[in-house]
Amino acid sequence: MPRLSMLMDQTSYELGDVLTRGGLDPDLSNKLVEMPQKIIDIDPRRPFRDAGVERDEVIFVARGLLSKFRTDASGRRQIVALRFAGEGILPRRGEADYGLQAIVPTRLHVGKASDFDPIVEENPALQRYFIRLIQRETAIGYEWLVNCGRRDSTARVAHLLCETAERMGIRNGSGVLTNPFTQQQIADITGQTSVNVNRVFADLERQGLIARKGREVEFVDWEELRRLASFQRDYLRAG
Amino acid sequence: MPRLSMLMDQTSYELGDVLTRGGLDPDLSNKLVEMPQKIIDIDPRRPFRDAGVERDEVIFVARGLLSKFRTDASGRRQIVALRFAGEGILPRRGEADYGLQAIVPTRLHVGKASDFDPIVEENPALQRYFIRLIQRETAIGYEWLVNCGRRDSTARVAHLLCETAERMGIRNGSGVLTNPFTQQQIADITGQTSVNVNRVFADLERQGLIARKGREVEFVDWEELRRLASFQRDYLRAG
DNA sequence: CGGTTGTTTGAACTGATTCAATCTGTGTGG
DNA sequence: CCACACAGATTGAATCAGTTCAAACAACCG
Repeated sequence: MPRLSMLMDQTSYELGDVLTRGGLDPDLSNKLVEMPQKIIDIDPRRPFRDAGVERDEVIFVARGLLSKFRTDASGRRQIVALRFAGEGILPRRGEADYGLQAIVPTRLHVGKASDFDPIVEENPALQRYFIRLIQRETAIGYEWLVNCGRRDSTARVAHLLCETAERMGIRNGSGVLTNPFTQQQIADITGQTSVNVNRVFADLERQGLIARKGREVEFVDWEELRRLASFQRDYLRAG
Repeated sequence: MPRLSMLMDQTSYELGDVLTRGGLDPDLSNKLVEMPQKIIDIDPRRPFRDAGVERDEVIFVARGLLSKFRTDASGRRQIVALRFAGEGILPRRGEADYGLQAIVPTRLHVGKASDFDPIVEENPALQRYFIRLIQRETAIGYEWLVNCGRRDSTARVAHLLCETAERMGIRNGSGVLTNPFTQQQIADITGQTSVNVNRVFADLERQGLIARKGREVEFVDWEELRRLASFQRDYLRAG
């Protein structure tokens, strides 16, 4: 067996694995993994797709973390959504109004809409799966809106920490979160400046809610952090 | 013909009409209108559906304006989405995390998911229609996130005015917008206080961008208002 | 080692909130 | 037709959360 093919098998296995762990039936996950697709590794901070371009492709995140972002007229950036491993971006007719950029080194599987659409059309179970995913993403979007619109800067950062921990598989704040974000990126998600994010972090640590070692965040008082952020994990369940 | 039935025909026609005007094929629109459904008139400001309740129903707005809102732990309210006439809310498996409330007197058509789902399943064209609608709603959500996260209070209010005008069928600011919102509701959408919304309105008027007579808003300088809000109408196109 | 990226801190500033009072328009009952 | 109630709009003054600007510091990497 040639090496490249072996590599393909391994990497396909990786995506199939995160998809099933995300609750997708292994048979259905296989259908997606067997679809023709390019495997692309991208670096953080380097634009991967720009806004204003047709996006007739499916993207799955096999590992790493991908962000959707918009840039305002005045150049200020807002991250509007995140895709963790196992999550993806569905094809879109017409220009997308957001760009894509990795937060950490990320591996993507990129397939054509023309290959993807028929597979979904043939499998009602897949349809239901994606509908539930979309509803989950919508719920997360609403949560972010509440975050930016109605919570103070401390709660916003705390909420993002809770959500990130949860989405990265840390249950009830047990263990240590390897925070994938720079403070600038947290600012771009929570609608603040990096300077203030820094102060909030220092505050949270001073209050004994978290402890930091470099990028590692330990949840010293998860319950209190949750309360402060008014974080209810329910919205992260799919459908 | 008994009167009630005549009334039903008229009101059904009303929904069919707004759906086709929204770009849905008349045949498909008929399929939706013929589905068993209750017609409900609701008053503004009175809660219609609460958060945390299963929502296995389709809702279409025949006339008026409906809002999805969330209430934070501290009691502050954030409106996370709007549904104008012709728009709707798809059934959702599991509890919804938002409540529903009308902004103005509103007529809804409420159908059961068990009636709705098969109709959509049988009609791929309807499926595509709803997918495009969902993508549009997502794009609007992203825009609101940029609004709350990255624009100053003036731009936020100006942007909402532009979007509302556009969604209510006022092209390029020609004519007069009967602003459906109270200043408190605008605050709940844009993440501010009603006091500040009031000041922003006064500012916009003083700058000669709008003129007000009660709830009526006239766009005196649409182009400048658009620029100030960095409003690009593209995101409102469906798919 | 120098270059780059990210974090931390301080001081001055400002946009928006908060609290409170007043004003305006509309609908209701006498 | 007036008196009254009520919701919403408007205004002022004090306060504060978060920004801005600027500089220093730390970590990483080829």
